[in-house]
Amino acid sequence: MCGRYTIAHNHKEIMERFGIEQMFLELDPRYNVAPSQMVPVVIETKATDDMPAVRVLETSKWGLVPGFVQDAKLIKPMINARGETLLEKRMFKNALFKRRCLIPADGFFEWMAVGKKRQPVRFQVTDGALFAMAGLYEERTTPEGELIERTCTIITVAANEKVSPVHSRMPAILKPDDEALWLSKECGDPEKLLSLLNPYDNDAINFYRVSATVNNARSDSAECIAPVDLEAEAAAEAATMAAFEEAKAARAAKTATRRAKSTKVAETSDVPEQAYLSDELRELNQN
DNA sequence: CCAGACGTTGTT
DNA sequence: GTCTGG
DNA sequence: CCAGACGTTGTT
DNA sequence: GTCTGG
Repeated sequence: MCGRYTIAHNHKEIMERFGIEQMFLELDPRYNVAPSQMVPVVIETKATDDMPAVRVLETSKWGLVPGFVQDAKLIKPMINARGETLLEKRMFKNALFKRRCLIPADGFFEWMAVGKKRQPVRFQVTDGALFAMAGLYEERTTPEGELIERTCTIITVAANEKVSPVHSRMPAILKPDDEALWLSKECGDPEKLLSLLNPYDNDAINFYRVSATVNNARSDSAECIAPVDLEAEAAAEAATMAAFEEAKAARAAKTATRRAKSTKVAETSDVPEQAYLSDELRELNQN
């Protein structure tokens, strides 16, 4: 699935990569985008007689809430939508035809089960390049038509061979050449659209372990994308083991001393020392 | 017809 | 255990 | 996705 | 709003 991602490239890079003419948003680098947060999405305007279709960058809350829902609190926002079943699901069917978007990213996180723990891993496409995740969006409006909130969801597909050892699903990353068709307001052929949603090319994906910093959705620093320092980790592990062995040896030494003492006591007394709870008991026993 | 859901992921 | 917030 | 809360009353 | 289940 896709439950966290990164979009740390700057304005200029994003605009150039996705062919955006004008942008009115302030974009700070994001190293840990979490559900419910505002994210940039690429939408294409509908062409009119006067104006050709243009791509615009808008903001959208991650977690799709259908247009028919009055109170967003009554429903669980959908952060993902299965690509395979978009046409069957009433929640997404309409959006598939009318409200497709690109969700720009430069990495996504998955958590790998390692024993009882879950280790975060960051995946990249072509060594950290910008890519587009296929998304759908909804716009809830007042009865007067005023926009209340725009929400979006990231489409998922089966994981490719690079991702599947970590997780069974991955975001639907569009081939750059397919982005235009996905955005097009003209294309209404569902088969054609669904055919664009595939596990990405294995060779283009690479990944590396990151620290647990990313676990907390409040973290949003470059530390979230820093590779785990394996040498430092090994050193820390070694230090821990050394301390453990040291403590173990110290404990063994103490136990040995104690044993020697109680052996001495046993030699000078018929009754084990442990049996006496108080001086009174000791006296009673002797009488 | 009306009522009630509308969804994904991971885990058991 | 399950829900909410980020 | 993970982390962290999970609640009420009355008072400030 | 629209579909599914009863």
